[in-house]
Amino acid sequence: MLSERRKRILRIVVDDYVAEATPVASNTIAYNYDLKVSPATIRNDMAFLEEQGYITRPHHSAGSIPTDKGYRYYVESISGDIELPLAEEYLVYDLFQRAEEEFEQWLRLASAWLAYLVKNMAIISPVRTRQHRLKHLGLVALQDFVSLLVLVLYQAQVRKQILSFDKRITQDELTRLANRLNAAYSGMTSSEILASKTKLSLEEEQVTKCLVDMIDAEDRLEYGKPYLEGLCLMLSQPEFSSSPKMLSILEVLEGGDWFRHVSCQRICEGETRVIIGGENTEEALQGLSLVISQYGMPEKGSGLVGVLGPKRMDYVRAISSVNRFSSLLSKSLAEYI
Amino acid sequence: MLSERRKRILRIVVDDYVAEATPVASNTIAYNYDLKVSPATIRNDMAFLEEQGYITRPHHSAGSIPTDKGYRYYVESISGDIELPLAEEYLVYDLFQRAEEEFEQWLRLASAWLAYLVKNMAIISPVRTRQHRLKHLGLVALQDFVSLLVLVLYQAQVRKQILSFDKRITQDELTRLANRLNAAYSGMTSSEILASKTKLSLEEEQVTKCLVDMIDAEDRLEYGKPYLEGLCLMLSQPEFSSSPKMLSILEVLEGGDWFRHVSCQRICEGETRVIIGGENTEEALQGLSLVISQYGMPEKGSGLVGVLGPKRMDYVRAISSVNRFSSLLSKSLAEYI
DNA sequence: GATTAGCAATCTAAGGGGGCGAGTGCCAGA
DNA sequence: TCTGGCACTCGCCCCCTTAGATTGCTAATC
Repeated sequence: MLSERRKRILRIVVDDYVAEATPVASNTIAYNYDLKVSPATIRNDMAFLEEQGYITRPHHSAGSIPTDKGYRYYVESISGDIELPLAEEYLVYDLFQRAEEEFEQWLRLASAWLAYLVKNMAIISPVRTRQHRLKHLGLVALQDFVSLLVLVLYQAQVRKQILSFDKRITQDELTRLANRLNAAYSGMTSSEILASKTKLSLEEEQVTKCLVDMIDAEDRLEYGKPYLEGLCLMLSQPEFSSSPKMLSILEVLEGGDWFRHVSCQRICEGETRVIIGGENTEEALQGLSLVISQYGMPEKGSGLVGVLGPKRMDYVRAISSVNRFSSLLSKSLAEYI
Repeated sequence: MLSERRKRILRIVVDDYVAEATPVASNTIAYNYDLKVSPATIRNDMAFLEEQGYITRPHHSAGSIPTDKGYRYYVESISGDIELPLAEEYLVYDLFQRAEEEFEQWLRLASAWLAYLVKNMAIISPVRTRQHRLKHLGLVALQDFVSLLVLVLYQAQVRKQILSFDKRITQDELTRLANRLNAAYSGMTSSEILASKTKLSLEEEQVTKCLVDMIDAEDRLEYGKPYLEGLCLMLSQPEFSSSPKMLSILEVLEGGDWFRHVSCQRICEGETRVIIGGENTEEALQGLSLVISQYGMPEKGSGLVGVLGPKRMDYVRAISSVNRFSSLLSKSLAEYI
């Protein structure tokens, strides 16, 4: 258990290091923050914090920087009083007043804003639904044997697939076929469609198989390719100032595997999780911190919203922004459809 | 007009610099290439080439590197004998044998391969059509007043739009409405739809307006967001080894404006254009070279395929790869639908 | 007139040494 | 328990030197 002063010093070290990106010296603390003790005392406390693993130093005669443990302690200790500054609260609120034609377009815009606010990379994944239901299907003749199957799912998601029949089918026949299947399947999940299967014609059979496969594929889908904005903002931070570091981050992000790892973290609704440095399961991200939250509702569909940046990140701002975006995204998702 | 030997030296300078990324010395040329003259003679020729602006030197006592003019001369001079190495020809051919469900997915794959082949960034834009024709439209009730309009255009492109009506409409009514409009508009361009307009009900009017707007928007669309692959491959090149350079390139690419400039270059079918350094209209790209070509056919739809990399790029390989991909993409586009 | 050999001149990159400043660790004293 | 003082450590910067690479020039040669 840390004494109050030591807690305060740890907090100052994190705050100062986040702001200045240079190791924090005992003198700096003594002169800039009103601790009412001399630098020597602060040095003693810092020696203790170092011994306990909360801070470390890049070399012998340098100031302190927080360790992962130090950041973790900091994040836990601030979790009470996290509020977005009022001015930014309005900015975000304004953004969410804008009507966009497509929810997807809207997520892109939101991610750009989030990135701008936190000066790091923003991640917003599109909405994923667990059990898709068929709203409507359409069949369009493309060529003699080839048709296009268009599915409309709940949440206004549209999917298409090309389909070849063994015989020539006219658009009229396709329309009748689609009408029959719509009447039979509308509102069903893929398993319900399978269960309801009665005697079907060869073509009905074929379309049904295809649409069940498509819905299944949607259900199985993990969170989709996320909107990433603010890559340059993040890479402008001094921690990436050497080009090999920059390149290694780019390689990770270009791959896309990292996001699968991130989305494996089961995050509950309403919770905003902070993953600091080495706490990342994905090795390549262990120099970075991630603030991530879920938006939406499990039944209707949900997505991830988060911020990725160096460990030296303004956690208060990041957490408050992610919180805000998460709750507003949930709200608009509910209103949207 | 350059003498044969000077041409040869210029070509050696380009080849060697492309391969080694270090300035080329007269000694290197004399010893590694069988020119049958002494380094001193080569020096004289190089002095001439420098005077004429084909090569330059980073500092007084350094070897030569090609200027934009030198690269340009080189590219013009090789344009006869550009062939993809046989082994890679097979690789590419194999790739194009793979059936993919969606043409878009397929373009992504192709761009990854192209990037891998040229060890630089590959750019492939989705197909753009000038005059879209309506194949089919569907209307799906989402809520009491809100419907989803789904358009299927020729080339199996699917677009959706949310639509609010002033009165409550059932799915049955929507289906009948869609059937009437399909009968009236199928196969038409937006202007033909506008011209054919007869007496319409309020709802028909509203849907027509919306779909004309959507088709118009498609027609007006420039080349869509391109598939970019191989960013890291490009940035691994020594020309981007300093992080500010890397960052400035990233900033350009993240913006997306650069591609609008690129696509303004009116590129004819069958032609592969090489844009070297300062020849780029977009200032931010003036350190880079672009090899770009059009695939598809103007009537049916076309897209761009290209390679972006440092000026010091293997132009033979880049041009031959882009050529190959362009013609194969054209072929598969024609077959696809 | 073209080519060559030789040599001085020029410039970069790398390595070493010294001084400076920042910051700590520790000790004795309050 | 805290503080002032002081020695010690270490990274950083600057300058100098040296080694190496490469050219430019000139005079000689083919």
